[in-house]
Amino acid sequence: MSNLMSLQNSLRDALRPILKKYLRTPEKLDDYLAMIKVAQNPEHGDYQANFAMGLAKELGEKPVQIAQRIIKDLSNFPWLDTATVAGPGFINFRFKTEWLADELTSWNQRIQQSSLPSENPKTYVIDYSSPNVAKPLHVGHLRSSIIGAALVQIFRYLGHRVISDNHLGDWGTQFGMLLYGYKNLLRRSDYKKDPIAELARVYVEVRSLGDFFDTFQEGLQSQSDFDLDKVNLLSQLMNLYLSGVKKKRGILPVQSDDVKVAEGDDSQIGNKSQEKGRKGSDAEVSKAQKELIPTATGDELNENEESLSKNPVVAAYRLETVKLHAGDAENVSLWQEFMPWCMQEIEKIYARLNISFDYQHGESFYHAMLPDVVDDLAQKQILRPSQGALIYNENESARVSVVRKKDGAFTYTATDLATIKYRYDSFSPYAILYVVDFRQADHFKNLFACAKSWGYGNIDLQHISFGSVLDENGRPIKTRDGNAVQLHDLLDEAVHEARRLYELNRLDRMAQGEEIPEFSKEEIDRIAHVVGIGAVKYADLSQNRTTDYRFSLKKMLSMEGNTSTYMQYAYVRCKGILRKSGLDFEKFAQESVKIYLNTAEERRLVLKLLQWEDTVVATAKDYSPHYLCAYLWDLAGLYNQFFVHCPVLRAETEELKQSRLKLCQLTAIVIQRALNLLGIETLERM
RNA sequence: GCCCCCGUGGCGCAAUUGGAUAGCGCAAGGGAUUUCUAAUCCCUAGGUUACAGGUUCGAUCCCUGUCGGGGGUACCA
Repeated sequence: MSNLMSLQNSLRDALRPILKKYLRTPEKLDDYLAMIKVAQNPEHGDYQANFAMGLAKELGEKPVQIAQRIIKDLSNFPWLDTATVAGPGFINFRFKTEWLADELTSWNQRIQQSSLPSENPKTYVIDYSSPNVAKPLHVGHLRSSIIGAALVQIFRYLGHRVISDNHLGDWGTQFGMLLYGYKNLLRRSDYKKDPIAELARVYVEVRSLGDFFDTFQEGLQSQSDFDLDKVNLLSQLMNLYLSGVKKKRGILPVQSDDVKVAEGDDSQIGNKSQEKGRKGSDAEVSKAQKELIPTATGDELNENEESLSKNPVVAAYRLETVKLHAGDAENVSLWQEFMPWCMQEIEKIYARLNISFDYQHGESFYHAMLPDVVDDLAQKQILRPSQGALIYNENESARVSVVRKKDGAFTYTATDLATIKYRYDSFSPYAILYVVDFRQADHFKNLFACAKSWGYGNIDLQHISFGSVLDENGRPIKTRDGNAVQLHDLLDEAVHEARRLYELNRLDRMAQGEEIPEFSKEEIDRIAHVVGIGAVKYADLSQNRTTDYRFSLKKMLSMEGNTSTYMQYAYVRCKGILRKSGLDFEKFAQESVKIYLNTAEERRLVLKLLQWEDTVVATAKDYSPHYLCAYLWDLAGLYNQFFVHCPVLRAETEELKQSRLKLCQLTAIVIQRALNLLGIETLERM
């Protein structure tokens, strides 16, 4: 039973007692009631019920007969126009048009409330965005940020308490890489000028160096006649090559500040560069730097011969990470120096995307809690030792998650466990939603199972998984030189393109003798921003989040079809008419107006408007913002049809004009609300 | 090797989780404009839902197998 008033609930409430009467399995009642839904084909009716077939099996009768009996029981419902049986036993419902009109009148108040009444408010922690702060955000972070932010708004609108938390990757290996890079590869003058850019550059270089050795080693291992002679030969060749480079560049010693990257084309080592989102593997590789010989000179590197010979760079930055975690004074102070720079960069993007968080508790926040957490889990034998590490797996054959490494360092699984405990202690949430890339499915499966054994089985832990962001050819998005596309560049591009298209469109309309509103430069900037950013967000949200997503600026800004621009434009049209009517919007919003639904366009529009609450509920239930987008697309399309067929300001009578103005207003309110839930802004004119 | 996800008109995607004749947008072709903002609306064409079986009143959806694509697979996160 829901106290949320909606068309669907009206039907369900009406059918509940009737179904109960026939049902032999009362526990199935809700399943059957769930089979009442919006008609798939409007020609069949407004809503349909598909339960007669299932019921038939249960009762051993013919579905059509059962359906007819149910219809008979419904005959005294005044709001029902027709209920008919079709096909194998579908029941089609059609509401009385006058009743819909009256419903809309009372709905006028409800839709203007800032949130819906919730009969059962719950606490949700939503964990989203969660970038590595050691480097600039790029497209990979977009989906988590946008989907997460939308879910926050949607759950809040439904009356729930939502705690949004950005689980920053601010303590992991990325910082070890940054520290190593800072100590060995930094260009000091550049760092002085622009620390953010220089740290980003250094990060990419360290990554490349590490990958160089991986590739190098793979090459060695693939040689079947791998032997000492070959290694010696390679070493000689390398020295030869290096002395050439040095001569050419007039460099004698190869030292940190002078390390240069030779330009080269390579497509081999850059092929696993999709960011994993949450504290993701920065497997992003810049271009080939095979020519580069590292200057891994730290004495401390000798500690681990094995990993040194495998990959000295990786060994070196791991060591920096270990030192940071162990509280090494220099590294900690450098971490404190880097963090504000990193955060500043990230906050800039959030500001543009209009995304915010209640908390930004990164990995570092939980660091001190890890020993206790892991000890507790070990003591309860939820974790077990294996090969020097402390691991979790559900059973012998299940996948293993390392929680504490053999060198004593904690992994992100340990951090995530501590985070669950912390969130439980602080917020006692009903659910925690992790908006993270699908590739971490295994991790979360293990994490959730482990948390359950640990005693947190009462929290609804959900991995809100989403697919990769790909380019128009279905490949990971990269710049021409093989780097991941940075988010601010991409947003710039979107806004720039929005402006260009606006100008084009404006010239077009002027050529056709249309009257164009004169906008100031600031207003045009605003249009470009709202349209551009909206396009990026909507394109992402309108797609089923579980599938991969092809990022195409051209398509998302085409301004035709199912794009945010289409919705924003429909909104502008609503507002345009209302403005011309001379009515005071706020005052008119409080007025109850008699609604006339004489045309099919008006009726369809109203029916869609009244499905608003059901849509938001369904969206939240499946954590699927694209339901909301589909609704918006329908609504805006129906409004445009209404706009074409039903004159508002020139309606035949004053009453009809008022009625239609009210439809414009309610449509405007719903479009704006829906877009806002998705994190997309609207304009009054464009 | 093992595990997970995906395969739907030329392209990009839906199908509210087992419902009726599989929808929509681009792109293609045709039409509407002395406009309430045409960034719009209407019409046409385009499909054996990768393939082969199975389950049942009914399958894009569930099961088995095959092919193709992506991802994961213990000390990165």
